[in-house]
Amino acid sequence: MKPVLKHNWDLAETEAIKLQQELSKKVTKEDQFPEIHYVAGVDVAYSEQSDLLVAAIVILEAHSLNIVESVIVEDSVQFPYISGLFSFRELPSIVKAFRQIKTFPQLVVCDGQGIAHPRRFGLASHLGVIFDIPTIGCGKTKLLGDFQEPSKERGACSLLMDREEIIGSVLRTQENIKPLFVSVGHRISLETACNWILKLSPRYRLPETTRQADQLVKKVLSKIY
DNA sequence: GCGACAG
DNA sequence: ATCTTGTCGC
Repeated sequence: MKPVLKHNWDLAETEAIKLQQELSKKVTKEDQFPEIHYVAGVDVAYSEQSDLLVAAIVILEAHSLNIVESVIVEDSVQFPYISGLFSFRELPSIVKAFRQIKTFPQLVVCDGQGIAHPRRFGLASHLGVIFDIPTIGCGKTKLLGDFQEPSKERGACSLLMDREEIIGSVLRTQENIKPLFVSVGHRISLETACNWILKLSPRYRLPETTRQADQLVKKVLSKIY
């Protein structure tokens, strides 16, 4: 699986911002996908010891949530962590990992925001646009916006607002646990995104897909480094 | 000036 | 990402 849209990753900060502004015009915020048979969860970890990024992708069969495929790749760091330019650091390693994937997912759940971003182009939207695939953005913490705390029961949610604009949802995936910041990545509506996250997170704080990827990354890091 | 700032 | 417990203050 490879990107349908390729661009230079070796950019200065101002160029990266300009590219985000251009590519954000391509983001679709409505449901636009075929029947979903497979869902991918992606996560990236950084190893200080080796100064490498480790990207993990887990493919789940959508109705059983069984893992059907997974892959881990290492990649060198090419871009610093800058708030708002997160995708320029992590996405190249994810693209590399997707080259190994044999099972085509119809939906990708990302550990990073979608349009809940200053230029409406977080990592999930960036991934969605360059692969032209539906994506959901998930954040453990907020990047941007105002919200009221959702009530404590699982499934409760409130809207994440930037001024008058709805940019995401603050979703309680488990009772008594901090809510998850869910936003549209690409080719999906906010409502559908939240429904998928609830379907994928019956037991975990994070979507099961990204949690699985997280565990894979940690397993590899503890064994190799 | 001060705080906030995905990982 | 990680550190990390209490009780201050527009």
